[in-house]
Formats: sequence, C-alpha cells, structure tokens
Amino acid sequence: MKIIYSDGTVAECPEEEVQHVLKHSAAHIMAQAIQRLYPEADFAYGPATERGFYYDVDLGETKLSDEDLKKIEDEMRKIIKENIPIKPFILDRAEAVKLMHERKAKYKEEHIGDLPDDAVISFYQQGDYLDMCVGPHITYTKALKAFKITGQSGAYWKNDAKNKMLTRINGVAFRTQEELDEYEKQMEEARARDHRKIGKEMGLFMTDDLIGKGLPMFLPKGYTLWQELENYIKEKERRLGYQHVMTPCVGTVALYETSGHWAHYKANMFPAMEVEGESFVLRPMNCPHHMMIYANRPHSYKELPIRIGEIAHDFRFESSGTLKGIERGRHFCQNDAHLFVTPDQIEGEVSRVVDLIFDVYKDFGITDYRCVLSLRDPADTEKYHPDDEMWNTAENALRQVLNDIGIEYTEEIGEAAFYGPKLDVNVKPAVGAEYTLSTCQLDFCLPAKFDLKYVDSESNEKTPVVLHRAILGSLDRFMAYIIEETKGKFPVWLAPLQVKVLPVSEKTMEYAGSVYEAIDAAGIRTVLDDRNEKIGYKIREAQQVDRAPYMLILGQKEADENMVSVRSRDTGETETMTLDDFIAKVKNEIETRAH
RNA sequence: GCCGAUGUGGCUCAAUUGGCAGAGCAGCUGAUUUGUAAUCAGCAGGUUAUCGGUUCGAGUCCGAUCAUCGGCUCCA
Repeated sequence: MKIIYSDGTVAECPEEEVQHVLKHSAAHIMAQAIQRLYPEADFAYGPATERGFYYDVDLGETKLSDEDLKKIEDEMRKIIKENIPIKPFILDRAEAVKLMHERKAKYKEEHIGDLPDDAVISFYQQGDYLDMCVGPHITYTKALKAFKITGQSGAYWKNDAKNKMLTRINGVAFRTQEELDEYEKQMEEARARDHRKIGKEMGLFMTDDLIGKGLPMFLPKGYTLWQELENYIKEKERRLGYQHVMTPCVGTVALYETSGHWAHYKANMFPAMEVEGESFVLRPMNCPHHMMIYANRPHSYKELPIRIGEIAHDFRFESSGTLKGIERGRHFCQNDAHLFVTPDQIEGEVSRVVDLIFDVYKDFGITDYRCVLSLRDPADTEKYHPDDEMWNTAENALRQVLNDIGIEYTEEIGEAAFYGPKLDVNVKPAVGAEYTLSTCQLDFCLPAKFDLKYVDSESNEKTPVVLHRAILGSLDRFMAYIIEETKGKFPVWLAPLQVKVLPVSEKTMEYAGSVYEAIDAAGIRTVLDDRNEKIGYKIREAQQVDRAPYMLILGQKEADENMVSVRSRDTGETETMTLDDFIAKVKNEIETRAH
C-alpha cells in the first residue's frame, strides 16, 4: 500500500503503520462524506485510535439518527468509488490561520494557536475536502477497502467538560472485508462475556429501580463467590501481618473536613444528612476511619509498620452515566488497607504490596494489565492538596521505589489521588474503557492532617507515612473482571456450584441422593438435579447455565459398581472413579486453587 | 451530569401504513423412566417502563419522567 507524507513523498507503507494510516484516512473520508451531507459542519479532531477512528464534529443544532449514520456510510462508499486523489501541501502559520479562518474552520484555527511555534502546518486536499493534518495518508480513496461506522456519542472539545460538546462519530477500518468480519465476530464474543449478561444468566446479582440505580444486590450464588474472594484475600493479608478491622459506613462531615475530602472530593460524595444539629455523610472511602484507629493510642517506632485492613463498604455519588453493572456502582466494597510506616520502611512496604498484587494475579491467571505511575497535575489546584514540596517528595519517592523494584510502568499526569501519587494497575473489560483494578498510593498528607505520631528511637515524635492500597480493588469490580475473563466458567474453588449430581432416571435417584449427601458433607458446593428429565437436558443446563465445573452422571451402571461418572465442564470428557477419589480430587483442586 | 440510542410476560424476541398484544425458553400440571448440550401434551403468565397528550382507535405518533445501553467527563 502506497502512502503520501505531508511533504509530498510517496512511499510504500511500513507494515506496522498500515492499520493506523487506513484508520486515519478513513476518518478523512468520513469527514468528506459528512461535509457533503452537512455543509455547515465544523470539524475538530479526527484521529486514528487503538480501536478504530473517530471525528469530532460541530453540527450546530443538527442531531444524527442511526439512519443518518448509514447515509454517511453510503456517502463514504461513493467517495471511495470516485477514487479521489489525496494531496498534501504546507503553509506557514499566518497563511494557515488565514485559510482556516476563510473556511470558517474555527476548531482548526484554534488548534493552530495551540501548536508550538516551530510546528510544520500541513494540509491534505481530497477533492472538495481539505483537512489540516500531519499525515501520512493513502494516496487515493479507493485504497480503503473495509470500514464501518460503529456509532456516535458526545465528546467535549479538547476533552474538557467546560467546553462545548461535539458529536463524535466512531468507525473502524481494516485492510480487508475478512478482517472487518473478524472484528465484528470479536465484538459479538466480547458482548457475550459482558459481566452484566453473565451475571444475569447465572443469577449472580441483580438491580432494581426501586432499590436505586448503581446499587446492585448480590444473589446467593454471587455472594458465595464474593465470600470466597473475601476469605482468600483476608487470609493472604493475615499471613503478611495485616490486622483487619470493621468501621461504620457513616461519618461526620467534620471527619472529612479534617481529611481534606470535603474540600477535594465533595462532588463524589452523597450530600450531608443533618441529624440533631450534626452533619453526617455516607463515606466515600474509609481512610479517615483507619487514621483514627491509628490515633487511638500512642505508637512506638518498634510497632511500625502497622497494617490496618478492611473489606470496607463505601458509597460514592458517581455520575449516572458512568454506572456499569458491578464494575462501577454507587456502593462498593474496597479491599482496602492502610500501612503506617516510617520513611525508611516505604521502599520495603511498597515492594511487598507490589509482590502481593502480582502474587494474587498469578493465582487468578491475570496477565493482561498495565502499570501506571499516577502523578498530580500541578496546574489543577482545585483537585490536589496544595503543597509542592510534599508532592515532589512523594512522587520522587514512589518513582524511585518502582525503579528499584524494576517494574515496567508509564507515567500519567493528573491521575493521582488528591493526597498523593499512586501506582495503579489497569485492565481492560470486555466492553468499555480500561479501569484500575489494584492501587498503591503514597501519602504524606493525611497523616499530617490527622496529626498522627510515633515515637522514634531517640524519643522524638515523628509523623508516619501512610500507604493506601487495594489489591482486589473493590470486590465488586474484581468479580466483574473475573466473570469476563472466565466467561462465568470459574475455577472450582470460586464456582458457586461446584458439582452437580445428575441421576439418569428416577431408578438411580436413591444412589444419586447418597452421593449428593456425601459430597455435601465434604463441604463441597453441590446440587442434586432430581427433576424428572432426560440426562441430556440436565447436562445442558448444568453446562450452559450453571457452568458447574463437574457433573456426576449416575445411572444403573454406576449404582451397580458403586462408582461415579465425572463429566468435566471444560473438556466435555467423562471419567469413572470412586466417590472417595472424586471428593479427594475436588478438595485438592479447591485447596490448591487450581485454575 | 453531557451527547445519542433503546425500553413488549422471569429470559430472548415478534406484532405490515395507528386496527383483537403473540411465540420460544423458563414456571406449573400430566404422561414418559430416559446414558452425556433441549421428550411430548396441556395450563398459567401482560395496565407494552411511568405519567400525560393527539386520535373513533396508540405497543406503534407527540411531550415529560424513570431506567438501561454505547460513548464523553470523572473514577476503585
């Protein structure tokens, strides 16, 4: 595939650039189609992205329907068929501003103003369509062979909620129709493993308008899984010297004024409740509670680090548009802990937290994640606690530790908590945008606000440093993630139903009943399907709906030989063994948390 | 919150230009006694999200509200 650079050079496109150039040129072809259909359209940004491409357009009062998107798609096909040549040219800044001004391209004109002084300002002409763009692009429109408009949404100009909302039209582009078909197949599979769909199918959780939006409820099967996660992580933490506590979900406004949440986090909190002249809030996080537990009595340096953990219920007033099943609700349970350490314990403790994160990921087979060092945006004085020296110390310390541990990470500005920088571990869901699973935050701020102290070896009072960390993040979100990763086919230790006992007919019901009793008595989660149905019917439900790791097929043969036929959910194969061997096998898989 | 779309039994979906709200699965009852991904028959199940409007007549058209979905901003 030939491409043309902004200086007019034509060259064969490097293999690794092909997708990107196709997507970007598709965005231009789409823009041309939009311009033909909506001559008043003013174009903002139209880049290629990881998933596809989009163009942000100001359409004035015009609103697009799905049919309008189809019309744009049809117009794109016409443009491709016309096989229009794509030619670049370069202007100096004054000429570029003048041209954009003449064409009433006010977003492009503003964009020129944002470019550095030495920027080369290039344009691509594509028939009657002109776009300011660095390129490169395909040389003729016919080189775009496969694309699709996937939808529209709103998007703020320059990603800032204070700016005007533009219409973002999204699309995907590929080399061939086959690649496009493959993409659509993948999208369908992703939708099939969406935790909201599987959660409903399996009866893991529910929501109800009368309960309230963003407030999912865990049903018996979902709560079983939940409890396994809770027990798992608390046991891990206990062995690492964590002490678990329980604290209330409501606190005084004064508590959050002390912590600084009231100043920096109020927009994400449910409003205060006035009771008997006092103001209370549902807590958005439990850090202040743990600070007060530390402050409950004096501490010697010999006690540190002190590690306070809690499976903590928190409530956040999330924007309605951001709620998503159990991945993001207005109530959730953090796997939270606060580590109170001396300055020279920071590196060791951060390192232990990082080890714990990856140890847990290994247990769950999580391999697809991304580490981010989240820093403050110094310009955002509203969001962040104002103390440059504190921030510099904390950010440098955390960066230093990460470098010493030797993990790979990228730095992102403006992603820190209001009180300190964090290491975030991010993952991608089946549908939607990346989110944070685990986090480890370094905090020099809250301990000072709460005037926390310890006595050092020279009898001087010192302020401890606090690490905030969540390994499973929130249990809700972590559950959403493993539902999607496993498609509901949980490993035995997590499966809400571990063994389903299926008698072939009522003739073997009594034998099946005794097998069921023995499995149940062994502490394995089991159900006896005593319905008068054919074995194929029972298997189908156990496999497809319950997703039970093991099914026991019990007919006359098994009853006569006093054996069980074990059907595996994952292989579909059957093995005959004694009941004792089967129970031992399952218990072993539970204990070792086999994948 | 913002932009757009959607909302019909528990679930998945039908219902032509506005003209009698229907099917499959699940549930219940009965028959069948079954060998590795759906046995047959019958029964029951709905104020079409809610409220209002247009109309002789509204699931369908209009308005408001609520919820959900795809994004944006934000976030564990």
